[in-house]
Amino acid sequence: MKKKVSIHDIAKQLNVSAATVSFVLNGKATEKRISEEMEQKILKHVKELGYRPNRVAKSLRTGKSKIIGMLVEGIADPFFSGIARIVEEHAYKLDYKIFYASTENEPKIAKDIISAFRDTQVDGYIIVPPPGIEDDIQALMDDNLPVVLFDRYFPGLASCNIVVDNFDGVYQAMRHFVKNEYKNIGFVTIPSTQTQMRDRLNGYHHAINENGLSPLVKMVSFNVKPDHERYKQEIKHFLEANPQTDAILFATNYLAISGLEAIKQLGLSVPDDIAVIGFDDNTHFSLFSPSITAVAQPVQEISDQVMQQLMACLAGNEKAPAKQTIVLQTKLIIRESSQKTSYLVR
Amino acid sequence: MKKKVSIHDIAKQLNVSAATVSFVLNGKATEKRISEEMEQKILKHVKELGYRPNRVAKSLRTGKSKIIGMLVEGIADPFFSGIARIVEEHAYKLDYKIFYASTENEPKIAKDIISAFRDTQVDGYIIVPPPGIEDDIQALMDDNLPVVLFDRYFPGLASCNIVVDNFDGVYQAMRHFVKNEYKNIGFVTIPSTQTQMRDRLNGYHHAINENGLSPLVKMVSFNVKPDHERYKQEIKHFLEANPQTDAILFATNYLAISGLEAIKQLGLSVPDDIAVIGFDDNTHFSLFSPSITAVAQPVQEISDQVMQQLMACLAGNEKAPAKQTIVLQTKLIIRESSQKTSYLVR
DNA sequence: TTATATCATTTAATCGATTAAGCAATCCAC
DNA sequence: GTGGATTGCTTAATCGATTAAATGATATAA
Repeated sequence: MKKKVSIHDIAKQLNVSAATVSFVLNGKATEKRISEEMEQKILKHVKELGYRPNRVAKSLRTGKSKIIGMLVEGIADPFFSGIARIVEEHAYKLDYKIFYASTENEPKIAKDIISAFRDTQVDGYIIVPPPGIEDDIQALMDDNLPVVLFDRYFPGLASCNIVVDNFDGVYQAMRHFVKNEYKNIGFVTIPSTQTQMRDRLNGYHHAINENGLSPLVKMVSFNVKPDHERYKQEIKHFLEANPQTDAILFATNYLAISGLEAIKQLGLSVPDDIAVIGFDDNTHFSLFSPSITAVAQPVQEISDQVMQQLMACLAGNEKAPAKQTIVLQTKLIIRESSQKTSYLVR
Repeated sequence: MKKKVSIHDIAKQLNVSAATVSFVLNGKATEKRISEEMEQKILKHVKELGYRPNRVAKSLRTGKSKIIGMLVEGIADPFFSGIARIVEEHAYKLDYKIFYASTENEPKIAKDIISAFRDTQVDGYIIVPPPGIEDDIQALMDDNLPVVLFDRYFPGLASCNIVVDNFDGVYQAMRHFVKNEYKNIGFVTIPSTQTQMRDRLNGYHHAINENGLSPLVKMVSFNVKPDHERYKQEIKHFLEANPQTDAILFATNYLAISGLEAIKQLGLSVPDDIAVIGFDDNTHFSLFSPSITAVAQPVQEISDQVMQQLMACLAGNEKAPAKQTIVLQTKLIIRESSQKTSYLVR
């Protein structure tokens, strides 16, 4: 049942050599001085047979696969899947395919997948790195493989990184709170030392100090898997223990969801009892009642840059292109959840 | 800089043949009667060198890749990305990798990607088919390649399909509306003749007829890309043109979002002015005010079945395993948006 | 006329594995 | 001690492409 037409079959049927067919198929007919007549004959026959070259064989020979491996923290996270979609679109236009996988921010999984990508000989890597895989990234770079990190990076590593100004994103959100006269502003985050979380926390502290406020930080406990129920409980306890809290900034989109649920269960009203801002915008946030203010990451721009930088690496493979960290700005989308009802124009 | 250790290098360094190394590495030492001593020597040396076999070469020879191609409508859709995540987890346990891609429900993109998957010699296919690719699916099956469709299927095709009972899902939602004494129940859907949408529409009509109600169907206009703004406008117009509508069922998760926004902009209150149920549950629905009732698809079960069936196909490759359509049940998650406020226990 | 270019295509090596078949050396039975 | 089995490994073909080098034919130049 399985039809396997190889380049040799084509060649045999036309009484030519496989090489000739290969040249024609790779658009090298002119360069290799294949006659117009021969070229047409081959092209026609190839089309008739519906022959498709075996890319595995091609890849074995050329070492190229026209595939880009993309490793994100979780494909189910709207932030990452949103970027994935745009990157995918870019890639197809450039005749590349994207293979995704999720790490769940686990070094072990990430290592395994990077290893699998290498085995598959992907041409480039787009990676949202979990902690502790510096060496693996470095190893890729040592072997001259194009790598672009995004969302976070390793300060010691001379990789190409696309990130947002997390510090400023949080800082702007805090300024907005302050401007609206909130005094006891909490910050809910996870106990991570990765750059993106570290910067967000620093942004918070900076704003707190600048305004002479006292910090109110809740780190949800570390767990292998983000545990929605657990986060909710912990945030509830935090709010009960700190009833003076009149505003709260969630450091990730899933924390915002857990937190909003906690707030709902406590019967607190947003924004009158407590104001809310989330890091990462979300299609749904405008629909909540009240709608949720958010620090929006420039998803389109991140995707564009990721692809652009990767393509640059792919092109100038030998002379290592000036690796750099590109920092994009976030945008505060002000909605109802962050300003006292009395201020709202109804 | 690039180190490329091949099986021949290993062999040469140990003064043995590549074949011997290959046998040992594939666990065929005993079968091929390689001495214990030799085996250990090879294993040790391989470990020391950190040699990793080239899977492209392996794949070329064996025709296997340990990769599964997964084609969904949109990786950014939480329904699909949720399933992707679970399937991925299963796959890793079985030493398979998943390559995702999105079709945007476009036949052309789907054909291209299926073609690319074939070129990559993936071992199996998990596909959410857009319309018009019956022939491509059939072609895969003709070549004895393991294929599992999910979410929707082609009635004429003897493929393995994992779907939910869309008819009953909608029907149960409608019964719930009726029980709560809603009389003018609208149904917002897309003009698709694919099985999943067809069955949902049929479920609606069945319930309408059974209860002697009059149908109120809005098909948003067809567009290449789901256009959130446009959907919203159309739903707004629909509601304005049919002010008697006291309940509405959205046939997809993104329609629900657009619809809820439309309702919000019209200043209607849910559920008192209009009750709402969405097809597909969502992490956020419990957080809306009011919370949104939804027809939840059994995401875990779908993922489990997809993987189980695919593995069955992969195993018993020659004797075509009894292809079948597996129908799973949905579950109505009743929340606030679908019952009049007066009924609620506060 | 001989040497040199140009043309159009083929030969054959190669990528890095797998695996059927082959071949010495040793062992065992009668 | 001769034939057959067993052991332990090697040879070489193969998967399906790419591509440098070779080839043979004709055309042009000196």
